[in-house]
Amino acid sequence: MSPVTIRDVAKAAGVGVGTVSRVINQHPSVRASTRQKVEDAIATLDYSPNPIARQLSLGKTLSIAVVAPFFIRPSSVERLQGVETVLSEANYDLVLFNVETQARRDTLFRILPRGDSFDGILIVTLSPQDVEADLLLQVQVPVVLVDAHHPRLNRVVIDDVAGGHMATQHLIDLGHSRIAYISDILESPFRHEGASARRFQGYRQALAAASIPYRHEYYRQDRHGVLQAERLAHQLLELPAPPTAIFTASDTQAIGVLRAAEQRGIAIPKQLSVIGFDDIEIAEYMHLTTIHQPLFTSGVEGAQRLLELIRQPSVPPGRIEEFHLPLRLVQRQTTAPPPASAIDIVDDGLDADLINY
Amino acid sequence: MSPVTIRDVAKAAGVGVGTVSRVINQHPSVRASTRQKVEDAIATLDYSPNPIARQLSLGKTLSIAVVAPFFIRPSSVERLQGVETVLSEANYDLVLFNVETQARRDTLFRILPRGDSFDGILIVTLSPQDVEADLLLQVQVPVVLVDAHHPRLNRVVIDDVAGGHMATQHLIDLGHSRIAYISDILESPFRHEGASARRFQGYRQALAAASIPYRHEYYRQDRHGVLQAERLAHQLLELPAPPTAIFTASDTQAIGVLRAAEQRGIAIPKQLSVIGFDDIEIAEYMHLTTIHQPLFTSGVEGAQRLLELIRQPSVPPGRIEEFHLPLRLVQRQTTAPPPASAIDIVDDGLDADLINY
DNA sequence: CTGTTAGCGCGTTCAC
DNA sequence: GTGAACGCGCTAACAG
Repeated sequence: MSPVTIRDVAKAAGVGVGTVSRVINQHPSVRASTRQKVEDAIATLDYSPNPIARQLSLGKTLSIAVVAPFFIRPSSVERLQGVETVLSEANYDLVLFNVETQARRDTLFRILPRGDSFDGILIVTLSPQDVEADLLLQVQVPVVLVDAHHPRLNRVVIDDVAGGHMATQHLIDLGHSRIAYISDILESPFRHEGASARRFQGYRQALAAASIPYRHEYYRQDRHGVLQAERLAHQLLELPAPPTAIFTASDTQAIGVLRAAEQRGIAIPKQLSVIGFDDIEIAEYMHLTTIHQPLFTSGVEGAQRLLELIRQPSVPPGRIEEFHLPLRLVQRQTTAPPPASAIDIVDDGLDADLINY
Repeated sequence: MSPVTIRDVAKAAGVGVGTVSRVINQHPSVRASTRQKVEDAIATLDYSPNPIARQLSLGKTLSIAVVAPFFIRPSSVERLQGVETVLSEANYDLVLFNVETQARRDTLFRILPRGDSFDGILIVTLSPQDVEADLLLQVQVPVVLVDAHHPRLNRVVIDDVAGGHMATQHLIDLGHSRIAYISDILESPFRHEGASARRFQGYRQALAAASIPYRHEYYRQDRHGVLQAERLAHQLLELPAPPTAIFTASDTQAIGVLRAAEQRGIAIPKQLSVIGFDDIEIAEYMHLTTIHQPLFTSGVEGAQRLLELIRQPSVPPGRIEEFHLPLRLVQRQTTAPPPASAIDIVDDGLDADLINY
């Protein structure tokens, strides 16, 4: 049993509750001798303050909500790790809110701003819509977006367009011209308003810059996941003029492509190059070439910014900041020059089904 | 701003706070007409109850703590997924406590039982010591262990001995006799008091049953992790009579072995068989043969049991339950019969450095 | 059925 | 320097 309250301690120490409170909160104005008495009482009674009551009184909760599609995006977990490091060190509780469906996403955006349950909210890989952002802004709760966007919310992001460009350029540099792109749904059922869409832009820009026409048939999308990407890869590989390289919007999807290739007996990277995005831990084990983004760091930065926001209650306008993280190509073993046999076919295939950028 | 309280609603609806509270909590005894008035007021004021205040009043927190070595054990994350599913559906907040060091582990076990911050605690892959269990029992907080043990605490577990036996037997059935075992430290710096140790037992039992002498040099341990296992594998592979098969206490460690083999140009499974344990998601992508345990399900079961415990305040003695989950071998592409060349060497190597079981 | 009041445990004025 | 009283927002028990 632990229903020993501050009052019990006060009684035991022969002082008032106010004094006990001061001792607990390191308040200077307490005589050393009485402080000692109180501390003794605390020790013998094995007292510890009730956090809930403290919260109610203080109006703070010392806990922050972290919202993300954790289990369908391995990258979220790596970001979470960064968040956890910062939060636990700052003695904040981390309350996890996982999102897997559209419904859940909407519910959370409606519920989270309510009540004063959290001192701050960290939203990962989920971009709020205007009305949702309004709600957040309205209740004045500190919010930071990680890998997500909204013009009126602070955020930690990367340059997705540049990333898409970088990946595609790598393939072009290797000699590829039949380059496909697989991504999750751009119209974003998750209203992510997508990183994938911006990477797609980078992809098209790189293609255009190299005078490689954009082929609509080389672009495929589906819900995010290994299996979905695997299916899309099969479609791509069955094309009359299949791509010699595939760029995917995430490493998870790249794994799907790798699986499809394996099932078809297509050698990687000899016959097909694959490049992913994110550089999640597993990418290394699978020797996947990919675009590295600082996942752990994004969590750290996001959490730190949130803590800053919480500590300095800036005036309502509060300057919105967009913090950019660097990207870099990590070349491993899934990309190589296209097979000689494929290069010949290039010109043939180009005429049909071709859309200029 | 959202400092609209229950009192504001009462005033606006022209009723007392008690009535508003009843409406909120679905209490039956409220006339439909007044209920309507209150609901209107709630809607126009956009009111929502302050959870903290509610908690203080109720003496409940509607949140449960989940403690685990999340980021060093991918299996924890998969278990977490099951936990999250149950908890979010039951409307409980999930507060995450990550453990990476011995110090953090000890702190958590000391802090967590304090205060009435959580309605329940779920401890994953971390076994409390007797004094720690005492504390937990003393404060009467509902606790469930998942993949962890303590005689006086409810738990969801697997039969690790059987699992170790199963893995080893598979190797024996394939014709191996030079079978090594890699695990994390059995004396457990994390005081896990080990699944790894029990799997080790199963390993030795299977060996003994097949009349294969136990060779101490074939057993290696180090902190849990890919890199550590990779180093251990190198040691094993440099032995005069290297093993033809390696059983690891976790898939994470198996990956380390795979990497070591790759670095040495050893073909898997032709020249070396590898079998892991857990069947984490990545195991499938890497074609790893392993012992499958229901990770997601363990989280679901653990969370459900915890919720039961919370709902039915059983008398202090409360029957302790141990819930067992099934195991099964998942054969993929990292195990095969030993190479013919190795079979000859077997008898030679056996004489030296040999310890009978 | 419904308004009123007494806590829940703690932080924080205020006077002393 | 320290004790007493009030308030945080809500629920529950008690009158009416």
